[in-house]
Amino acid sequence: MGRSPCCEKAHTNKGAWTKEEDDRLIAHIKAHGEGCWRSLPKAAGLLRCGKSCRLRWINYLRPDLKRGNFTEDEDDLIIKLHSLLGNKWSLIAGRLPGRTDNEIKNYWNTHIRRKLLSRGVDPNTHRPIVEGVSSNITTISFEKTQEDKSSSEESFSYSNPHYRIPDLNLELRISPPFQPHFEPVKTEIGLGNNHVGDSFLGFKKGVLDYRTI
DNA sequence: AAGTGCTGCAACCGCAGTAAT
DNA sequence: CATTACTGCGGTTGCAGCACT
Repeated sequence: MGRSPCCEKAHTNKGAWTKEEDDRLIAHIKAHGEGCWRSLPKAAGLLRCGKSCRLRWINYLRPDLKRGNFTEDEDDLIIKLHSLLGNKWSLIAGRLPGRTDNEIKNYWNTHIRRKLLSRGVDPNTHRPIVEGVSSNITTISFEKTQEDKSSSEESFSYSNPHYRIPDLNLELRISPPFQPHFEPVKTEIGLGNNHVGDSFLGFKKGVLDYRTI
């Protein structure tokens, strides 16, 4: 059983937003606040679907957006966060005030990806690109292999499919939302033996507190 | 000036997660 | 519990603007 479309597509505009549409959307959200995107277009007198309105507001019209070029610091932070989180653009955006996930995603694909490649770094794995190697690696497995079980130490080889990246040693701990006078019970997601620094990217002691993301 | 290719970015699409019924 | 409705996310596309020939 399929889902019904999010809006009546036959009667909605598509493509670039006009100044008038922007003004209507801004005025409506200023008056009524965000939320209930599905009913917003009708209430605001817009011939757009709710998703489109939400996207336009979040990515372009929000007053707290920081437009303009990314700084070197932001570049570095994005690279570090991407190496930690992967393509979790919304999480990365959460660490960069005034930036949106869409903006960061675009920036990554157009600038940073190229920058890393020019430095000889694979933007997907954040590892140095070695001639004739990247095409051989297709899978990273966290499962213990037979070789792992028989020998804990294994010499490095890109062509060895059982090789496990030695420095990929992430620890993620998720704690419950903040509550006053509440003794948190930490849920740990272990990804191996962990020796995480005291403060990596602001995740203190390797604890990923999602309130700060 | 016209044609072509490239780049950057706004917007769309489809899916997953989750709340509501 | 099953179904429906809605929101949010990530991947992808389309197009305007620019550089180059």
